Amino acid sequence: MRIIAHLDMDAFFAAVEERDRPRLKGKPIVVGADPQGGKGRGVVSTANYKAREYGIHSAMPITKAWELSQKAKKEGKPEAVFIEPTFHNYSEVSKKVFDIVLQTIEQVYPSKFSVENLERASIDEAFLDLSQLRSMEKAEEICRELKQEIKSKEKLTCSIGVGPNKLIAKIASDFKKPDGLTVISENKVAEFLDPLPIRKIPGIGPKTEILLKNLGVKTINDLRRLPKEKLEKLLGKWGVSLYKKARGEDDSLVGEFNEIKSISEQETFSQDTLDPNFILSRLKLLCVSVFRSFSAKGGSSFRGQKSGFKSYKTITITVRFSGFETKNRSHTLKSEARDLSTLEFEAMRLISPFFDTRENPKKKRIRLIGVRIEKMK
DNA sequence: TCTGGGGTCCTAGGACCC
DNA sequence: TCTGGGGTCCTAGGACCC
Repeated sequence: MRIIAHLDMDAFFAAVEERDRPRLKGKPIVVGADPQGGKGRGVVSTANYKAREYGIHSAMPITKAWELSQKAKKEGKPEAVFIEPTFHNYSEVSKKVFDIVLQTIEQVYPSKFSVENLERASIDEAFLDLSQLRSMEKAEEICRELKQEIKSKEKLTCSIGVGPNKLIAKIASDFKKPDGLTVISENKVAEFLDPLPIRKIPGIGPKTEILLKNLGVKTINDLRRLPKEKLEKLLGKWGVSLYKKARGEDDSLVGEFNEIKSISEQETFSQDTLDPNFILSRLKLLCVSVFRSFSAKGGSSFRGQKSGFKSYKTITITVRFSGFETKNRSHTLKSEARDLSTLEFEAMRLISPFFDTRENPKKKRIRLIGVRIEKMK
C-alpha cells in the first residue's frame, strides 16, 4: 500500500507579506498587479482569507478586485492592501519550508525518508511519499508534526492531504483549507470523492466543466457513472484518464524527474500599440532575458534541477491583439543555435508580418508580445 | 471589470520518408 | 495514373495549472 501526502501552503504569497509586515496583520491583502486606482492591467496572484471575504480571488482582474475593495470600504469595512509580488522572496521562503519538511521527517524516521521521496510540485506545494511508514496513523502523526514545525519556525500555515496516491492526496489537501489536515484511507476513497464537484479533479477546468454539466454530470459520483467509451469519444486520451480519476485511481510516482522543456518571457504593454520601433525594442529585451535564463549555469531551476543549456532549436513568438486574440508563430532551425543573435534575428523575422497586412489586415493594435525557445540541449 | 506570467500536455493537419 | 499505410517532425491552437 502506498501512502502519499500533499502539502499546500495557505494563500502563500499573501501569507508571507502579512507575516513580514506587522502593520498588515489581520487586514485584507491582495498580491498582484498594481491596481492604479482601478485602471491597472493584470490579475490577482493571491488574496488572503480576509480579502476572499470580499469576493476577491486568484486570477481575477485587478480592476475587479479594486472595485470589490472600494465597495467594502463604502460598507465601512477596511480597504484591501494591494502589494506587487516579489518572487525572489517567496522562493527563498519556499526553500526554507521544504528544508523544514525534509529535516523533520528525517529526524522522526531516520533512514525511512530521503530527498527522492519529496517532489516540489510548485513554489508552494510538494508531494511526499510516506509509504515506508507502513501506517496511515504514523503518516497522520508526522503531518501534524510538519504543520507544527512550519508554523513555529516560519510562522506560516499549510494544509495537508494524505491518501493512497497523488490524486487523492492533492484533493484532500484542498478539502479543509486553511490549516487543514485530511486523511483518506483506501477504503474511504469513493465515499470521499462521491459528493465533490467535478472541478475538484485537477485538470478539469471551466471548459470541461461546462461540457460535462451539459450531460448532467456535476459530482464525481455522476462522472463515475459515465462509460469509459463515452468519455473517450468526448475527450480522447484525457477522457480515459478522467475515467480512472473518477475512481480515485492514479499510479503516477512521487519525485518524477521534470525536465525543463521550454523557456519563455512575455510582456503586456501598459497601452496597446502598433509602433514597430517600440515593439521591436521590447522584443529584443525579451530575447536577451530569455537567453540569459537559457545560459544560466548551475542555478537550480523552479523544479530543482540544474539548467545551463548549450543549444536551442525552436523559436516561437506570441502576439496578442487588443481584443485578446492570440497568435503564435514558430520556426525550427535546421541545426542547433547557441547564440543570442540567432534568437533575435528569428524573433524579428517571425513578428514582422504582424506590423502589416500579411498577418494583421485590420491593423489591430498589439497588447502583448512573447518569446519562447524549445528543444534545448 | 476586461482578462499576468511561466509553464505542461494534447490534438490535428500537412510534409516527408520508407 | 487518381493511388496504401505507418512513423515522425513541424506548426498552430487550446485547455489547464500555480
